[in-house]
Amino acid sequence: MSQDSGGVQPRPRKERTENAARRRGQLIEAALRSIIENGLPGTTLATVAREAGLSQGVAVFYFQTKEGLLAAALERHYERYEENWRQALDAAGDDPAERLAALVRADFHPSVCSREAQIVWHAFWGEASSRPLFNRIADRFDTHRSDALEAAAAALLAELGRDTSEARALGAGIEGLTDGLWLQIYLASGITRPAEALAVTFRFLRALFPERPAVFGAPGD
Amino acid sequence: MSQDSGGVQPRPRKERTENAARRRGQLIEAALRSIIENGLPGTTLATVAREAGLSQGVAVFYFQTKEGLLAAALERHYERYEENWRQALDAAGDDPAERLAALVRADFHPSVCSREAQIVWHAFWGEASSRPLFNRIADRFDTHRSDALEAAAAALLAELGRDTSEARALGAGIEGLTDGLWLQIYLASGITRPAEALAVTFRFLRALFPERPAVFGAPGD
DNA sequence: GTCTATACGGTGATAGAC
DNA sequence: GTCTATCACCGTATAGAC
Repeated sequence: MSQDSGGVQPRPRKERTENAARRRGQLIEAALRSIIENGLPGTTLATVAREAGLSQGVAVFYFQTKEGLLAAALERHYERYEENWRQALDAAGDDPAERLAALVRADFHPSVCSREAQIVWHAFWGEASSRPLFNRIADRFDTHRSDALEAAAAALLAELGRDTSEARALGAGIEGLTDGLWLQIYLASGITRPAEALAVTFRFLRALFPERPAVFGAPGD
Repeated sequence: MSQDSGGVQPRPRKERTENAARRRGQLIEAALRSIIENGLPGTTLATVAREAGLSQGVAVFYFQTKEGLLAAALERHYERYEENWRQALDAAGDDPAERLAALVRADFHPSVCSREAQIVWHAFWGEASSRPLFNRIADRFDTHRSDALEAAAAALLAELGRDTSEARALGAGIEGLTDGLWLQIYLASGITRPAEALAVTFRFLRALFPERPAVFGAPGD
């Protein structure tokens, strides 16, 4: 109310921030593509700018440092991942076993499990030890997902009248299993197809929860 | 017989190659230490030379390229790993379940599972997609271990009178599980202690092989 | 064999025109 | 906001003395 004077501004604030968001997104996507093509150490401000069809200058204008740009790219990758499993969880209904199965199935969805996506995961993880910023980002998102997995496992154990104190260990194990199969897909050693990896994971889940074999039945048959 | 002329050479051939092997080893260890301290992209010929107490020139003299030196370091890391699980397998005797347990236990032995060792694993894996040489080395050694794991699983299944065609899937799953727990230890998210990771893995093995609960009993109790 | 000195290209980040 | 031009630095690999 105090600023109702003057006419329409030629460049309202909203439009500026929208442009900024657009450019940031453009650069982040370019960074992800560059990582897939050139690896993380092979990704430079030059490769990102070329991939984005922009100059090197705009990259530093919007992200100040290369590390900031890469961190934003990692966050974007994790956000996609999280959106994927959250949607799967929402669609799964209330049955704990179905929720657990949905979380596992989501991990082998092409959008997060493709070879391209795997390259990005492992590139960032590989540098996490020498770049604390990457490690913090990974840790934050990994916690969300671990909590969801543990909650689903705990609900299932409770439903079955079993010891719920096992939930954390089982959740960690299931997450380990899917991550390890991701590694095999990434390195193209052992299991190489997502569908096969999902079948193996379900085989383990049937052993862990023999009371509910149908929910973790062999998929795709 | 054609070269029996002349006296004793001041520098016999064997001594030269021994010196070469010594220097190579010295540089390889220095490279591994540098990777642990500075990460793989942060490892340069300068950091390796400093760590080895040698000049930068000798590194290229013995390995020609930086990539060659790093590849040798990766091979060394895998050789240690392989030696570790082969010894465990030899000591395990003939019982298939014991052999399987020994392979798993070996994976969480400090020498291959320490945080330092994990940094090396994930640093190389992270670059495997952009460096085919690294990928080939990893693939070669991973195959040895997969085969051993699958063989142990197959023997156990046969002993129990179960379907041996499952051996490959179970082997891949067990390997995935241990690798995924390695990742958690490395990222310090979820399971962080090797002993805990081993307990989780054994919990899964008890579910998969309920006929032999004692062999995969909770360790360290 | 081992060293120092150096060539040469590419890196992240800055400066300043438009 | 976006660009080009440029800086200072550091990377690998080579050359050549010892």
